[in-house]
Amino acid sequence: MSLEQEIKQTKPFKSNYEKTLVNIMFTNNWIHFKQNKYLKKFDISIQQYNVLRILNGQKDQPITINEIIDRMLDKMSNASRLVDKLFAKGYVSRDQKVGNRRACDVKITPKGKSFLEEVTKSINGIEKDMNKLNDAEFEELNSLLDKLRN
Amino acid sequence: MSLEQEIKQTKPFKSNYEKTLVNIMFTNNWIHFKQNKYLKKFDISIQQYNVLRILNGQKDQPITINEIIDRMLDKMSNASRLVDKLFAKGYVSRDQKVGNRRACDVKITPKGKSFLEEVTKSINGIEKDMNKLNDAEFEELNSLLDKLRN
DNA sequence: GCTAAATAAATGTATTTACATATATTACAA
DNA sequence: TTGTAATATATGTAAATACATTTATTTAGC
Repeated sequence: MSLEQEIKQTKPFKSNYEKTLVNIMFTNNWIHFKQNKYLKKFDISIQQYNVLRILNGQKDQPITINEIIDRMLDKMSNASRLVDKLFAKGYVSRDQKVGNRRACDVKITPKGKSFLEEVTKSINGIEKDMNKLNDAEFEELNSLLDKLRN
Repeated sequence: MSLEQEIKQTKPFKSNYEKTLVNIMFTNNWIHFKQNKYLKKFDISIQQYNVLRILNGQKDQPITINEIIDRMLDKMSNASRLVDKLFAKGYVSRDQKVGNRRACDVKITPKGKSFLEEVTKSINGIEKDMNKLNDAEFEELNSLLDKLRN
């Protein structure tokens, strides 16, 4: 189904540029909705899941709150409180950084690691909803998005 | 700058598919941030702006709350309360629908129309941040996104 | 050393989101 | 008709978001 049909738009978009804006927002919501469906049963939000993935990507090296913000997709949300939530669940550790008492070292715990593995296994289910493009097309889509943002 | 650099990701993505997911979310946040910058000075949220655009697209035909939801990019948010906000600002009218007392007719007001014109004029400023693709590339991007969601 | 500026994180808060539930009205079936 | 289901919207709410502000610590200039 075309985007126009999907949002029941009667008149066509003024330009391909304008359609792209709406298309990206709509597709993002489409992904968000699907991801959320999988994450809900693990009682974790998408933001929390993403922070956990960032920490997991650091292997055994701790990173600070500011470094987490740098790596987050959505810079605006509150990394400090997201870490709080993950800490309360036992998925991350948080210690004062040696040499800089303002900063803190955040690290994924073994419990967090195995939790993340489980969640990731489940969330890969959306992959079957997204096998409509082949690898070359995914690559092309990526390079167009990269170019768009420059 | 590549997406990997942008989010300071050290290890490469496992697949182009996985990168696409992150890329769409990141690009959406990038757009959201830019739009928000323009909308803030008009004291209106992106969701409210989008509802106003939907109503404007209906010309002089009123539509119901459910029809607005159908046309919204983000189906989950509360159309009823968004209309409330716009009504309080005098940008829309809301009357009981004749023939169905459950439903209501929502329509953009002249005040809403001229407000929307002003906002749209301003928000088109982001276009200059997004002229990195030519028309054919926007079209290609659109068809890839459409195909992705199928 | 002392003070001002800069930095890192935490906290406050108004608004928005993501639902679940309630209320009102209409449609349908026995 | 008389209850039952369906529909349209409104309301309640816990949590998350989008900031602004505060606190604590470090750095730099004098």
